[in-house]
Amino acid sequence: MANIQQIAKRAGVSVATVSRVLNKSTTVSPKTRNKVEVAIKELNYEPSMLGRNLRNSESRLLLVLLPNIANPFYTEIINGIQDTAIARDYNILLCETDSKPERENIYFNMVKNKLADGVISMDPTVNMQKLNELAEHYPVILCSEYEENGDIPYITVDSELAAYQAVKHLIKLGNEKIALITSDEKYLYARLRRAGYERALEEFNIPIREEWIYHTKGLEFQYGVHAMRILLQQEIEPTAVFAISDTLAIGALKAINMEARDQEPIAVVGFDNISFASMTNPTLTTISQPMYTMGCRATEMLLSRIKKEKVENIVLDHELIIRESTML
Amino acid sequence: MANIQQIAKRAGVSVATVSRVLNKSTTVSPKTRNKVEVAIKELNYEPSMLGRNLRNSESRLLLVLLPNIANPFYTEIINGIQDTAIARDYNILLCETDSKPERENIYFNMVKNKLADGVISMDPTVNMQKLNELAEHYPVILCSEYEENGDIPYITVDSELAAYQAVKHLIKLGNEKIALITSDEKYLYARLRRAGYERALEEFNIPIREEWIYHTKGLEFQYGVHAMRILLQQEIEPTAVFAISDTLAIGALKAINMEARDQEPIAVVGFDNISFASMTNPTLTTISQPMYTMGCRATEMLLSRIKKEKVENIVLDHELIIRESTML
DNA sequence: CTGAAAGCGCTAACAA
DNA sequence: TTGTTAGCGCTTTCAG
Repeated sequence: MANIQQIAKRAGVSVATVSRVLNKSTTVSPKTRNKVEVAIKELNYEPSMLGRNLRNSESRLLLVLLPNIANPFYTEIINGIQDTAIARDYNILLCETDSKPERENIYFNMVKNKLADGVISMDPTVNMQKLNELAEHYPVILCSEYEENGDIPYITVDSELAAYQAVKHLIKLGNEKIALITSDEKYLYARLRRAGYERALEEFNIPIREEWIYHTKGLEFQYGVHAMRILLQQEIEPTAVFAISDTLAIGALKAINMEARDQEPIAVVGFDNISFASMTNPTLTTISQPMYTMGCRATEMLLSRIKKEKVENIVLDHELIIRESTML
Repeated sequence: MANIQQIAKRAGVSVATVSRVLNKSTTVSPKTRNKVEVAIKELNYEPSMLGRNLRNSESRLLLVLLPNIANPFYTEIINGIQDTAIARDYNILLCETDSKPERENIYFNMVKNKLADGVISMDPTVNMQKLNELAEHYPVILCSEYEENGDIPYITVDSELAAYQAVKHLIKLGNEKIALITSDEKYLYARLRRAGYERALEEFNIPIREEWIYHTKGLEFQYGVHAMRILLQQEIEPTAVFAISDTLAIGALKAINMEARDQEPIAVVGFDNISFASMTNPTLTTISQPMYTMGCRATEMLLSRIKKEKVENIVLDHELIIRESTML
């Protein structure tokens, strides 16, 4: 493992010149450049990022915070982040918190310890107070989940509007008994989607019934199954369900299938348009978020922040994707 | 952003002593230690990993190579890797190649450039020649996909045996017309699973029919849908299908559902036991791999290699999970 | 266009 | 138990 000194020696130049060649500086004569390049080849030299990073006091690593990598919602966003980062010579450190505060501390320390140059948080369960403190000194962007009137720049979609449209779609189909499967309302996205649900019902003068609103403990499939089972046991059975995440909606679909009911089918709408959503039976009507784009833009925002530039919050467009689960 | 010098000055000690406190060396008197800790608190000091890493010539980052983060098969393995790495004060760099060789080069360079201390490759599409070259100088472990008689240590399951058992299960159920949905046979796992399929058929004197063996271009759902459509168009329709991945099997299930057939149901077996496999309709019979454990052990192997220790290859146990798709 | 030299922040060998 | 000091590998200023 050669270092820059050895290359300099071999090429008969100074380390400064080798560094200039490495960094594609134009102020090197072709002849010298060639000598250096030959030496690099001969010794199989690979410059150490460790030295470079220390010198430049940057790591060129971006920390991406998410609760759980298993939720397919995140995968497309991550693709966007990754592609954008790589194109700019950065790399990403994917950090799952599993909603555990200890984990969060480890990751925040990585930023403070200069192991990462900035953070994109997609974690609704993050401790916002700590994140705000971190954001006072280090570049931070919120992606998808954000804080209203907070100081951290964010990129998101209009959850309230999307939920409103989803529920309105169910109403237009003739449903009046519409249940909501949502998660803990300590999360902003859950509150907003519930608000959209309620706005649609109110607009059509449909009363809101608490027994049709179920709060899950998580977003995994099985919570959706459980929620739907409970809803199917209500005195008056809903004829349609809006779930605030595709994973929950798919679980609900499963629960409905398992009942082997001979009544009218129950219409289901999800949220996110994960890839499974077109593999279920019936296929799932859902809200599509531009996840890849969201990842790209979030990364651009973060890189701007790292360069101390100002950034504006972004609200991206969504779309209602109508499939079989509301067509039966 | 204070550095170690400033702490030393403030505490009235040398930088060496501060370093000793940071690294929990025992040879520091309680009184001195206290002075240092106070200074650290007062100045809000966070040690820089950049300096430490250069000095120790390590990055404490592990590179995890995979083709595509969207395949849920990888998520549990990644959880295992991540948990084990964090417990040992390492972190992981998740690298998606998207089966693009350029990407691969970028990632391999990260190792050569000391940005990562080692590699766990789960990427069947990786250029094995290049990976072998890398492994001559840097710690590398293969996880899941491996190379027979290669020099790189690996951890995997017995794909041939698992496939054999899966197909035998279909035969025992009375199926003789069993199709295979597999991927490109340039991948070892595909060749092994096909071998297991053929061994089971041969054992029961069932002829192997090439028209019932379909090779997909990828592992995404839609390839499974497409494959099954083709298989359903064969002159003689198979009564059962073994797919070498759950994602393909789920696609096959979808294609079968879409046909709205009134014939006998077609039995389906997948491979991996991804979480979605119990959400499909019918739920999917599949081979369960101990994915989390695989990730943990792979990481332990890699950390051993980084410490220049010898490691043994590992073959983990699998299990056939019987669900509705073979019970109808 | 090139070289000498300082220094990024840290650890560890050696000395006291 | 603590301090002095060299040096990890690189970039960049300044001088030539």
